[in-house]
Amino acid sequence: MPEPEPAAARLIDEILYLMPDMATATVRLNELVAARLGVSTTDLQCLHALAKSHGPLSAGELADRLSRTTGAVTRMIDRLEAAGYVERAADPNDRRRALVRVTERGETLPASYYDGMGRRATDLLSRFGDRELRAVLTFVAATRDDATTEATLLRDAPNPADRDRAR
Amino acid sequence: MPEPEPAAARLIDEILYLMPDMATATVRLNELVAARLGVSTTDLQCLHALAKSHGPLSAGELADRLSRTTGAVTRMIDRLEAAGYVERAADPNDRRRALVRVTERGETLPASYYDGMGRRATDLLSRFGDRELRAVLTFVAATRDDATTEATLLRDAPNPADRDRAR
DNA sequence: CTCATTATCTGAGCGAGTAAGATAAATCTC
DNA sequence: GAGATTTATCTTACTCGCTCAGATAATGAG
Repeated sequence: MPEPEPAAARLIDEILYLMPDMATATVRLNELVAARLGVSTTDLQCLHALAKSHGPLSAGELADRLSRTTGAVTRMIDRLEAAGYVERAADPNDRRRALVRVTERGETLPASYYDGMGRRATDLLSRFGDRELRAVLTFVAATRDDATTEATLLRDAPNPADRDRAR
Repeated sequence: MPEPEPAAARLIDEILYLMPDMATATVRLNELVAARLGVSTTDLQCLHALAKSHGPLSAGELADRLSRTTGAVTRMIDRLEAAGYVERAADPNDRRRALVRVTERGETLPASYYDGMGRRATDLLSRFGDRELRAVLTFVAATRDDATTEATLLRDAPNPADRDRAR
Protein backbone atom coordinates (compact mmCIF):
# COMPACT_ATOMS: atom_id res chain seq x y z
CA MET A 1 0.00 0.00 0.00
CA PRO A 2 1.46 3.41 -0.97
CA GLU A 3 2.07 5.57 2.06
CA PRO A 4 -0.12 8.68 1.66
CA GLU A 5 1.24 12.22 1.85
CA PRO A 6 0.96 13.80 5.29
CA ALA A 7 -1.73 16.22 4.06
CA ALA A 8 -3.61 13.34 2.45
CA ALA A 9 -3.32 11.31 5.64
CA ARG A 10 -4.91 14.15 7.56
CA LEU A 11 -7.79 14.34 5.09
CA ILE A 12 -8.30 10.60 5.32
CA ASP A 13 -8.41 10.76 9.09
CA GLU A 14 -11.00 13.51 8.94
CA ILE A 15 -13.17 11.47 6.59
CA LEU A 16 -12.90 8.40 8.82
CA TYR A 17 -13.77 10.55 11.81
CA LEU A 18 -16.89 11.91 10.12
CA MET A 19 -18.26 8.60 8.90
CA PRO A 20 -19.75 7.44 12.22
CA ASP A 21 -21.20 10.90 12.73
CA MET A 22 -22.88 10.75 9.37
CA ALA A 23 -24.23 7.30 10.22
CA THR A 24 -25.56 8.51 13.57
CA ALA A 25 -27.24 11.54 12.02
CA THR A 26 -28.80 9.33 9.38
CA VAL A 27 -30.15 6.91 11.96
CA ARG A 28 -31.68 9.73 13.95
CA LEU A 29 -33.27 11.33 10.90
CA ASN A 30 -34.79 7.98 10.03
CA GLU A 31 -36.29 7.64 13.50
CA LEU A 32 -37.86 11.07 13.23
CA VAL A 33 -39.25 10.54 9.74
CA ALA A 34 -40.76 7.24 10.87
CA ALA A 35 -42.36 9.01 13.84
CA ARG A 36 -43.77 11.62 11.46
CA LEU A 37 -45.34 8.92 9.34
CA GLY A 38 -46.72 7.29 12.48
CA VAL A 39 -44.85 4.02 11.90
CA SER A 40 -41.81 2.23 13.34
CA THR A 41 -38.32 2.47 11.88
CA THR A 42 -38.63 -1.06 10.56
CA ASP A 43 -41.87 -0.09 8.85
CA LEU A 44 -40.03 2.79 7.18
CA GLN A 45 -37.26 0.47 6.00
CA CYS A 46 -40.01 -1.66 4.50
CA LEU A 47 -41.38 1.31 2.57
CA HIS A 48 -37.87 2.10 1.33
CA ALA A 49 -37.42 -1.48 0.18
CA LEU A 50 -40.76 -1.49 -1.61
CA ALA A 51 -40.09 1.87 -3.25
CA LYS A 52 -36.88 0.51 -4.77
CA SER A 53 -38.21 -2.91 -5.71
CA HIS A 54 -40.21 -2.07 -8.86
CA GLY A 55 -43.17 -4.27 -8.15
CA PRO A 56 -44.61 -5.97 -5.09
CA LEU A 57 -42.62 -8.11 -2.67
CA SER A 58 -43.91 -11.12 -0.77
CA ALA A 59 -44.02 -11.16 3.01
CA GLY A 60 -41.19 -13.69 3.07
CA GLU A 61 -38.97 -11.58 0.83
CA LEU A 62 -39.53 -8.62 3.11
CA ALA A 63 -38.66 -10.68 6.17
CA ASP A 64 -35.43 -11.65 4.47
CA ARG A 65 -34.46 -8.13 3.35
CA LEU A 66 -35.32 -6.54 6.69
CA SER A 67 -33.83 -9.37 8.76
CA ARG A 68 -37.03 -9.86 10.71
CA THR A 69 -39.04 -12.99 11.47
CA THR A 70 -42.13 -13.76 9.44
CA GLY A 71 -44.24 -13.12 12.51
CA ALA A 72 -42.86 -9.63 12.85
CA VAL A 73 -43.43 -9.00 9.15
CA THR A 74 -47.05 -10.13 9.29
CA ARG A 75 -47.81 -7.51 11.90
CA MET A 76 -45.67 -4.90 10.17
CA ILE A 77 -47.79 -5.34 7.04
CA ASP A 78 -50.92 -5.09 9.20
CA ARG A 79 -49.74 -1.73 10.54
CA LEU A 80 -48.68 -0.35 7.17
CA GLU A 81 -51.93 -1.53 5.59
CA ALA A 82 -54.00 0.07 8.34
CA ALA A 83 -52.10 3.33 7.78
CA GLY A 84 -52.76 3.15 4.04
CA TYR A 85 -49.10 2.85 3.02
CA VAL A 86 -49.28 -0.63 1.47
CA GLU A 87 -51.84 -3.06 0.08
CA ARG A 88 -51.86 -6.79 0.57
CA ALA A 89 -52.96 -9.12 -2.23
CA ALA A 90 -52.75 -12.86 -2.63
CA ASP A 91 -50.39 -14.15 -5.30
CA PRO A 92 -52.67 -15.67 -7.96
CA ASN A 93 -50.04 -18.33 -8.72
CA ASP A 94 -49.48 -19.32 -5.10
CA ARG A 95 -52.26 -18.44 -2.75
CA ARG A 96 -50.13 -18.98 0.31
CA ARG A 97 -48.06 -15.93 -0.55
CA ALA A 98 -49.04 -12.42 0.46
CA LEU A 99 -47.85 -9.89 -2.09
CA VAL A 100 -47.26 -6.44 -0.66
CA ARG A 101 -47.53 -3.42 -2.93
CA VAL A 102 -46.74 0.11 -1.83
CA THR A 103 -49.53 2.64 -2.37
CA GLU A 104 -49.13 6.05 -3.97
CA ARG A 105 -49.21 7.55 -0.50
CA GLY A 106 -46.70 5.04 0.84
CA GLU A 107 -44.29 5.89 -1.95
CA THR A 108 -44.70 9.65 -2.05
CA LEU A 109 -45.05 10.65 1.57
CA PRO A 110 -41.79 9.14 2.93
CA ALA A 111 -39.84 10.41 -0.08
CA SER A 112 -41.10 13.94 0.54
CA TYR A 113 -39.09 14.09 3.75
CA TYR A 114 -35.86 13.51 1.84
CA ASP A 115 -36.55 15.97 -0.99
CA GLY A 116 -34.75 18.81 0.75
CA MET A 117 -31.63 16.77 1.36
CA GLY A 118 -31.68 15.47 -2.21
CA ARG A 119 -31.91 18.97 -3.59
CA ARG A 120 -29.11 20.28 -1.41
CA ALA A 121 -26.90 17.30 -2.24
CA THR A 122 -27.53 17.94 -5.93
CA ASP A 123 -26.61 21.60 -5.50
CA LEU A 124 -23.36 20.67 -3.83
CA LEU A 125 -22.43 17.95 -6.29
CA SER A 126 -23.21 20.21 -9.25
CA ARG A 127 -20.18 22.26 -8.33
CA PHE A 128 -17.93 19.19 -8.48
CA GLY A 129 -15.90 18.22 -11.54
CA ASP A 130 -15.89 14.83 -13.14
CA ARG A 131 -12.95 13.48 -11.11
CA GLU A 132 -14.51 14.65 -7.84
CA LEU A 133 -17.87 13.12 -8.70
CA ARG A 134 -16.25 9.81 -9.56
CA ALA A 135 -14.36 9.86 -6.28
CA VAL A 136 -17.54 10.45 -4.28
CA LEU A 137 -19.40 7.78 -6.21
CA THR A 138 -16.59 5.29 -5.72
CA PHE A 139 -16.41 6.02 -2.03
CA VAL A 140 -20.15 5.79 -1.44
CA ALA A 141 -20.44 2.56 -3.42
CA ALA A 142 -17.44 1.03 -1.62
CA THR A 143 -18.84 1.99 1.77
CA ARG A 144 -22.21 0.47 0.98
CA ASP A 145 -20.66 -2.72 -0.36
CA ASP A 146 -18.31 -3.04 2.57
CA ALA A 147 -21.03 -2.51 5.14
CA THR A 148 -23.19 -5.05 3.36
CA THR A 149 -20.39 -7.59 3.23
CA GLU A 150 -19.47 -7.05 6.85
CA ALA A 151 -23.12 -7.39 7.88
CA THR A 152 -23.45 -10.66 5.98
CA LEU A 153 -20.34 -12.02 7.68
CA LEU A 154 -21.67 -11.06 11.09
CA ARG A 155 -25.05 -12.51 10.33
CA ASP A 156 -23.77 -15.85 9.15
CA ALA A 157 -20.91 -16.38 11.58
CA PRO A 158 -21.94 -17.92 14.89
CA ASN A 159 -22.53 -15.33 17.59
CA PRO A 160 -20.38 -15.83 20.70
CA ALA A 161 -22.77 -13.63 22.75
CA ASP A 162 -25.50 -16.25 22.31
CA ARG A 163 -23.51 -18.69 24.39
CA ASP A 164 -24.40 -16.73 27.55
CA ARG A 165 -28.11 -17.18 27.12
CA ALA A 166 -28.00 -20.68 25.65
CA ARG A 167 -30.19 -23.23 27.42
CA MET B 1 -27.39 27.01 -10.13
CA PRO B 2 -25.12 25.91 -13.01
CA GLU B 3 -26.71 23.19 -15.11
CA PRO B 4 -24.43 20.13 -14.84
CA GLU B 5 -23.06 18.32 -17.87
CA PRO B 6 -25.10 15.28 -18.90
CA ALA B 7 -22.33 12.91 -17.76
CA ALA B 8 -22.08 14.74 -14.45
CA ALA B 9 -25.85 14.59 -14.04
CA ARG B 10 -25.71 10.84 -14.46
CA LEU B 11 -22.99 10.55 -11.83
CA ILE B 12 -24.99 12.70 -9.44
CA ASP B 13 -28.05 10.54 -9.94
CA GLU B 14 -26.03 7.44 -9.19
CA ILE B 15 -24.69 8.96 -5.99
CA LEU B 16 -28.17 10.00 -4.89
CA TYR B 17 -29.43 6.51 -5.67
CA LEU B 18 -26.72 4.90 -3.56
CA MET B 19 -27.11 7.11 -0.51
CA PRO B 20 -30.20 5.38 0.92
CA ASP B 21 -28.60 2.00 0.25
CA MET B 22 -25.52 3.04 2.18
CA ALA B 23 -27.72 4.26 5.01
CA THR B 24 -29.67 1.01 5.08
CA ALA B 25 -26.51 -1.11 5.09
CA THR B 26 -25.10 1.01 7.89
CA VAL B 27 -28.23 0.64 9.99
CA ARG B 28 -28.19 -3.11 9.53
CA LEU B 29 -24.52 -3.41 10.40
CA ASN B 30 -25.16 -1.40 13.56
CA GLU B 31 -27.97 -3.76 14.57
CA LEU B 32 -25.72 -6.77 14.12
CA VAL B 33 -22.77 -5.28 15.99
CA ALA B 34 -25.08 -4.36 18.87
CA ALA B 35 -26.40 -7.93 18.91
CA ARG B 36 -22.81 -9.20 19.01
CA LEU B 37 -22.09 -7.03 22.01
CA GLY B 38 -25.28 -8.25 23.66
CA VAL B 39 -26.79 -4.76 23.86
CA SER B 40 -29.47 -2.75 22.08
CA THR B 41 -28.79 -0.39 19.19
CA THR B 42 -29.36 2.58 21.47
CA ASP B 43 -26.81 1.17 23.90
CA LEU B 44 -24.31 0.99 21.04
CA GLN B 45 -25.02 4.60 20.08
CA CYS B 46 -24.29 5.46 23.68
CA LEU B 47 -20.91 3.72 23.50
CA HIS B 48 -20.14 5.62 20.29
CA ALA B 49 -21.04 8.90 21.94
CA LEU B 50 -18.88 8.14 24.98
CA ALA B 51 -15.95 7.04 22.83
CA LYS B 52 -15.97 10.39 21.04
CA SER B 53 -16.61 12.55 24.08
CA HIS B 54 -13.12 12.58 25.67
CA GLY B 55 -14.26 12.23 29.24
CA PRO B 56 -17.42 11.08 30.96
CA LEU B 57 -20.92 12.32 30.13
CA SER B 58 -23.77 12.75 32.56
CA ALA B 59 -26.98 10.78 32.22
CA GLY B 60 -28.82 13.91 31.15
CA GLU B 61 -26.29 14.74 28.44
CA LEU B 62 -26.65 11.22 27.10
CA ALA B 63 -30.44 11.51 27.10
CA ASP B 64 -30.10 14.68 25.07
CA ARG B 65 -27.58 13.32 22.55
CA LEU B 66 -29.44 10.06 22.03
CA SER B 67 -32.88 11.70 22.03
CA ARG B 68 -34.18 9.41 24.74
CA THR B 69 -35.99 10.15 27.97
CA THR B 70 -34.07 10.17 31.23
CA GLY B 71 -35.95 7.06 32.30
CA ALA B 72 -34.76 5.16 29.25
CA VAL B 73 -31.21 6.37 29.86
CA THR B 74 -31.23 5.23 33.48
CA ARG B 75 -31.94 1.66 32.42
CA MET B 76 -29.59 1.90 29.45
CA ILE B 77 -26.76 2.75 31.86
CA ASP B 78 -27.89 -0.12 34.10
CA ARG B 79 -27.57 -2.53 31.17
CA LEU B 80 -24.23 -1.20 29.98
CA GLU B 81 -22.86 -1.21 33.51
CA ALA B 82 -24.01 -4.80 34.09
CA ALA B 83 -22.27 -5.78 30.85
CA GLY B 84 -19.06 -4.05 31.93
CA TYR B 85 -19.04 -1.47 29.14
CA VAL B 86 -19.44 1.64 31.31
CA GLU B 87 -18.99 2.74 34.91
CA ARG B 88 -21.27 5.05 36.84
CA ALA B 89 -19.84 7.54 39.30
CA ALA B 90 -21.34 10.47 41.15
CA ASP B 91 -20.14 13.91 40.14
CA PRO B 92 -18.16 15.21 43.16
CA ASN B 93 -19.29 18.77 42.41
CA ASP B 94 -22.97 17.90 42.02
CA ARG B 95 -24.01 14.70 43.63
CA ARG B 96 -27.32 14.60 41.77
CA ARG B 97 -25.49 13.92 38.53
CA ALA B 98 -24.49 10.45 37.40
CA LEU B 99 -21.28 10.60 35.38
CA VAL B 100 -20.90 7.78 32.91
CA ARG B 101 -17.43 6.73 31.83
CA VAL B 102 -16.75 4.13 29.16
CA THR B 103 -14.51 1.27 30.25
CA GLU B 104 -11.53 -0.05 28.31
CA ARG B 105 -13.71 -2.94 27.19
CA GLY B 106 -16.57 -0.64 26.23
CA GLU B 107 -14.26 1.45 24.09
CA THR B 108 -12.21 -1.28 22.46
CA LEU B 109 -14.71 -4.02 21.79
CA PRO B 110 -17.22 -2.06 19.69
CA ALA B 111 -14.42 -0.36 17.75
CA SER B 112 -12.95 -3.74 16.86
CA TYR B 113 -15.97 -4.50 14.71
CA TYR B 114 -15.28 -1.46 12.54
CA ASP B 115 -11.53 -2.01 12.18
CA GLY B 116 -11.89 -3.94 8.95
CA MET B 117 -14.04 -1.27 7.34
CA GLY B 118 -11.70 1.46 8.52
CA ARG B 119 -8.71 -0.30 7.02
CA ARG B 120 -10.41 -0.92 3.71
CA ALA B 121 -11.65 2.67 3.55
CA THR B 122 -8.11 3.88 4.20
CA ASP B 123 -6.80 1.63 1.45
CA LEU B 124 -9.30 3.05 -1.00
CA LEU B 125 -8.79 6.67 -0.01
CA SER B 126 -5.00 6.30 -0.17
CA ARG B 127 -5.31 5.96 -3.91
CA PHE B 128 -7.17 9.28 -4.17
CA GLY B 129 -5.49 12.58 -4.94
CA ASP B 130 -5.87 15.74 -2.96
CA ARG B 131 -8.83 17.07 -4.95
CA GLU B 132 -10.67 13.78 -4.70
CA LEU B 133 -10.10 13.54 -0.97
CA ARG B 134 -11.36 17.06 -0.45
CA ALA B 135 -14.44 16.26 -2.51
CA VAL B 136 -15.21 13.18 -0.41
CA LEU B 137 -14.61 15.08 2.81
CA THR B 138 -16.83 17.95 1.71
CA PHE B 139 -19.58 15.57 0.70
CA VAL B 140 -19.48 13.52 3.88
CA ALA B 141 -19.42 16.61 6.09
CA ALA B 142 -22.26 18.23 4.14
CA THR B 143 -24.36 15.08 4.37
CA ARG B 144 -23.82 14.81 8.10
CA ASP B 145 -24.63 18.47 8.64
CA ASP B 146 -27.68 18.34 6.46
CA ALA B 147 -29.07 15.25 8.14
CA THR B 148 -28.44 16.83 11.53
CA THR B 149 -30.16 20.06 10.52
CA GLU B 150 -33.11 18.24 9.00
CA ALA B 151 -33.44 16.10 12.13
CA THR B 152 -33.45 19.18 14.35
CA LEU B 153 -36.15 20.77 12.22
CA LEU B 154 -38.28 17.64 12.43
CA ARG B 155 -37.72 17.34 16.13
CA ASP B 156 -38.68 20.90 16.93
CA ALA B 157 -41.54 21.41 14.49
CA PRO B 158 -44.93 20.21 15.71
CA ASN B 159 -45.74 16.72 14.53
CA PRO B 160 -49.00 16.53 12.53
CA ALA B 161 -49.18 12.74 13.08
CA ASP B 162 -49.74 13.37 16.80
CA ARG B 163 -53.10 14.89 15.99
CA ASP B 164 -54.48 11.43 15.16
CA ARG B 165 -53.79 9.99 18.59
CA ALA B 166 -54.60 13.13 20.56
CA ARG B 167 -57.18 12.61 23.29
C1' DC C 1 -54.52 -39.30 -2.32
C1' DT C 2 -51.12 -38.75 1.19
C1' DC C 3 -47.21 -36.71 3.12
C1' DA C 4 -43.63 -33.48 3.49
C1' DT C 5 -42.63 -28.78 2.51
C1' DT C 6 -43.44 -23.96 2.16
C1' DA C 7 -45.64 -19.35 3.30
C1' DT C 8 -48.03 -16.82 6.38
C1' DC C 9 -50.46 -15.96 10.53
C1' DT C 10 -51.38 -16.33 15.70
C1' DG C 11 -50.35 -16.40 20.73
C1' DA C 12 -47.26 -15.96 24.67
C1' DG C 13 -43.69 -13.60 26.59
C1' DC C 14 -39.86 -10.25 26.69
C1' DG C 15 -37.08 -6.12 26.20
C1' DA C 16 -36.81 -1.28 25.52
C1' DG C 17 -39.39 2.81 25.08
C1' DT C 18 -42.51 6.83 26.98
C1' DA C 19 -45.05 9.54 30.50
C1' DA C 20 -45.61 10.94 34.85
C1' DG C 21 -44.31 11.29 39.28
C1' DA C 22 -40.95 10.36 43.36
C1' DT C 23 -36.57 11.37 45.39
C1' DA C 24 -32.73 13.96 46.53
C1' DA C 25 -29.28 17.52 45.78
C1' DA C 26 -28.39 22.25 44.47
C1' DT C 27 -29.74 27.01 44.26
C1' DC C 28 -32.41 31.01 45.05
C1' DT C 29 -34.87 34.35 48.14
C1' DC C 30 -35.55 36.61 52.00
C1' DG D 1 -29.53 29.81 56.94
C1' DA D 2 -34.56 28.05 56.57
C1' DG D 3 -37.83 27.37 53.29
C1' DA D 4 -39.23 27.26 48.45
C1' DT D 5 -37.97 26.29 43.78
C1' DT D 6 -35.40 24.13 40.34
C1' DT D 7 -32.62 20.46 38.49
C1' DA D 8 -30.91 15.58 37.72
C1' DT D 9 -31.83 11.04 38.16
C1' DC D 10 -34.53 7.17 39.23
C1' DT D 11 -39.06 4.50 39.65
C1' DT D 12 -43.58 2.79 38.26
C1' DA D 13 -47.06 1.65 35.04
C1' DC D 14 -47.98 0.92 30.62
C1' DT D 15 -47.23 0.40 25.44
C1' DC D 16 -45.23 -1.36 21.35
C1' DG D 17 -42.56 -4.24 18.38
C1' DC D 18 -39.77 -8.21 18.41
C1' DT D 19 -38.75 -13.41 18.79
C1' DC D 20 -40.03 -18.14 19.47
C1' DA D 21 -43.00 -21.76 18.87
C1' DG D 22 -46.79 -23.60 16.98
C1' DA D 23 -51.24 -23.33 13.95
C1' DT D 24 -53.21 -22.97 9.42
C1' DA D 25 -53.41 -23.54 4.74
C1' DA D 26 -51.67 -24.09 -0.02
C1' DT D 27 -48.28 -26.58 -2.93
C1' DG D 28 -45.88 -30.40 -4.97
C1' DA D 29 -43.78 -35.16 -5.17
C1' DG D 30 -44.61 -39.93 -5.36
